[in-house]
Amino acid sequence: MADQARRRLARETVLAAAMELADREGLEALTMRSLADALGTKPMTLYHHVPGKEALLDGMVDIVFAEMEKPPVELEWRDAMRVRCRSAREVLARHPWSVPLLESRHHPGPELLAHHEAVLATLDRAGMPLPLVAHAYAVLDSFVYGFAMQEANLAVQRGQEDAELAGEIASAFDPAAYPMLTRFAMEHAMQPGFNFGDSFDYGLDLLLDGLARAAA
Amino acid sequence: MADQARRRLARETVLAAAMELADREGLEALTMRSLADALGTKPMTLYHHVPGKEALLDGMVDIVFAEMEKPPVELEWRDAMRVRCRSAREVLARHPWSVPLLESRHHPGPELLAHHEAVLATLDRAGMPLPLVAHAYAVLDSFVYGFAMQEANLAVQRGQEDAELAGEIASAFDPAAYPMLTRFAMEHAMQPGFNFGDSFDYGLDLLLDGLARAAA
DNA sequence: TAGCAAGTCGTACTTAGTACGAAACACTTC
DNA sequence: GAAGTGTTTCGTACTAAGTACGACTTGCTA
Repeated sequence: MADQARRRLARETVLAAAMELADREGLEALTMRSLADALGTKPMTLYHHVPGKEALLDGMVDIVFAEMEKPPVELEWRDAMRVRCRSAREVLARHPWSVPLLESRHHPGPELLAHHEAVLATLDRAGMPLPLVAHAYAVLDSFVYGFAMQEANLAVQRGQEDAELAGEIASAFDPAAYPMLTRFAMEHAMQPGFNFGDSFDYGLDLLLDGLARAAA
Repeated sequence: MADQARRRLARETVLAAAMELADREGLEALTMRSLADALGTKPMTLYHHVPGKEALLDGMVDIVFAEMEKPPVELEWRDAMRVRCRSAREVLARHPWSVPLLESRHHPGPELLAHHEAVLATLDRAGMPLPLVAHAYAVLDSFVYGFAMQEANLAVQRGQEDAELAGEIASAFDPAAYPMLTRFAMEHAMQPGFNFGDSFDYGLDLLLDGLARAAA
């Protein structure tokens, strides 16, 4: 019992350190050795708190789901879903490394299941028939995950040296060969006011509006 | 010149073999050694056709983009985008390993650029102002990528033994703790007619309809 | 036919995940 | 408190994978 609590705490310490490391230096910098270093211990010690690296990643993904706000029960379904989708996007942006992991983990953790449960319950409470619930869920999650994926990409880009980036793009990129791409970049994407993230709310409302119409 | 052509051919052989291997046995089974084996050669030989594993993956991703149908110029923009989005989804489903890679590659290849160029040109031809073009592109691609990501997940699941899967799910999954999830699975997702993929066209039309309204 | 460029590959180094087992430690039970 | 038992730590070492280095082979060109 006491050692249960101690072990749980240690496991959480390990997971927290792993997330911190991945946030700060990227997923490829997260190795059992670097994680041990970050915790001031040796690699093999970690294996007493986590069965292996795969389980470590599973645990990290479950924490990501835990950080996402569930749709608040007191709100009307559209507002509730807007809250949860925005929160999901924000969490995934905070942990960009997690986006590709969401796809490759085959061991759903309790937080992931609880999250799905809450979302399905919200759609059900809205009075949607099950087939529409399925569509709504698939469509909204696809959008959220896909958007997060693109944002994670941009985040990496922005992390590079600007000069390096410009050079790389210019070299890979013959303006004459890609006129529309060039025009789009020059006249819109590289203008001061542009923010890729603005498209999130736009798309989310598009989907919620469409679903609301279908639900009625 | 001749050797140029020969080298290009060899590079393409390597890439083709790599894609075949990844399709058949998954991305984690694709190592420089296994790829060399598949080609009947030795690991270090590959480095004369590809600068390294990163470049190999970059090349594979670019081939994935090459396989996607571009929006046909002769069609009205909605139909054109429907064709390209369906094709993209189909290609990504055929190469599930590529989905997480799309995010992590920072060296856009010519096929990727050409694809983006074609899509932007289609939206531009539809008369959309640039800000709407940006929204349309971001929103549609998020949906397509996110959907592909979820399908890739399902594909892996389906690859496992059914018994194993059922056992895993049942153990991770207390029906009483997740009533709505259980009901959803029993009454809908596990029914004979259910097909996750059906939500793709549903969501795609939702987005295209919304964008059409905005463009008018 | 001599010579050079292109391609092949044996060897070996590095980094990463992790099995094994001994030592250190903590906590119970007598 | 001493003995015993389970937990945690960690040194060592094995394996897999990416890849640098340099020798060898091959086939074309002058």
